[in-house]
Amino acid sequence: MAAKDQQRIKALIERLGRLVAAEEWTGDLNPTQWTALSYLAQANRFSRAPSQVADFMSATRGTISQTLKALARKGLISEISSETDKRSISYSVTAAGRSLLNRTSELDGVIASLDGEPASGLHLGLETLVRNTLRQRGLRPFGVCKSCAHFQKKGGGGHCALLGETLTPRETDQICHEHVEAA
Amino acid sequence: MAAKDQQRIKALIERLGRLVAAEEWTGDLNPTQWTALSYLAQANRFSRAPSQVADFMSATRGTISQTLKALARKGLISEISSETDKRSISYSVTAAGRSLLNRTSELDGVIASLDGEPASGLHLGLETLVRNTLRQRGLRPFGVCKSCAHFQKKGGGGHCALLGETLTPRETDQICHEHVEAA
DNA sequence: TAAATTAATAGCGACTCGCTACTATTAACA
DNA sequence: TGTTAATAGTAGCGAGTCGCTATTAATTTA
Repeated sequence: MAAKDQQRIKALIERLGRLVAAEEWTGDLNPTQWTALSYLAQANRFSRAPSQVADFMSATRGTISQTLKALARKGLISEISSETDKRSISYSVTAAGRSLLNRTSELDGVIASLDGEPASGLHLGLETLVRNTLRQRGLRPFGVCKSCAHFQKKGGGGHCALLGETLTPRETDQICHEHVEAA
Repeated sequence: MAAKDQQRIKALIERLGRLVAAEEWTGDLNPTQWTALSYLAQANRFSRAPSQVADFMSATRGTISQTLKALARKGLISEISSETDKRSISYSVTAAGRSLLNRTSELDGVIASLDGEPASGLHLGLETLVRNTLRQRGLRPFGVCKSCAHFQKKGGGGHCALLGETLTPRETDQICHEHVEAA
């Protein structure tokens, strides 16, 4: 690819990121809090601890610790401490949190208005870019159970061969921190 | 487009934004300072005032005021006050600032490794998304002189019909806050 | 000339970020 | 088994962003 196109793509990514962030600042939550809340709503029951949120967001444990406490203070998530490991805790999104996430943003409208070709090209390009960046940095992919190498289909739901747990149909579409891309 | 694809694209944009930000935090500058420095290096002499940086970045004047003072403190940009309007000032990137911008990032490598189709699709998709978002919010496009409705080619360089100024060849490729997309 | 507008900035409270330090708790191994 | 070592979560520091509300100074507009 031409060096000029590379720079242009990078500039567009930066610009779009800033437009998204600017939109996210207008409301009760800041961009970090939005991302954390949205992640928790999509993550499965094995992936909702502060460390896993931090991993997903490429943020530090310290920052996420504070972020989650702020969300809990606002009543959008609630804290549950683990039975098996007394060090670890897990969060789940409350009804108030879910209703906040249902609000559509301006960006949704703009994405929806993309027709066929720009949309599919964008999808493929972003997918590739994110996957390659994660690989290069040695970060976990955080994909959904359905597409994981440890996933075994079982009726409507499934079974995780790594954790030895049965998954409900809904859970097969949730994000897992242990995800390994199926071949 | 399917609602599911929309959500996926939005999630990818958020994720990529966070990966970029995480990379930008590792160094002497923070993400806001990087973007401001990079903008100043590309903007023409009519577009390097704090207000214009703030407009480009969808940030407030207050934040940008502090950001630019921080960059100046670090010796990466220098302040020049205007002759014509005593309220306004302009910044230009120093040699130290330029050399900092020449460093290639990890993201550059990943973008460069994209082959034909994902790259061109990504380019088109991002371009469309950014343009539509700017239009919807009523923000200025901040394009380069060359592609502006006020631009008149003149030898190697050009002339701006709006500001009545002659442009050197280099300047025709710089970003202008007055840019209006040519028909 | 008075009133509105614009450019830049200061300061407040909430917050993120990288960092180091610290407390529990759990795992590893010699 | 007992002593490291690793892990999970958190607190607190300093720098800085963000939205906000003034404030000052200069420039237009009526």
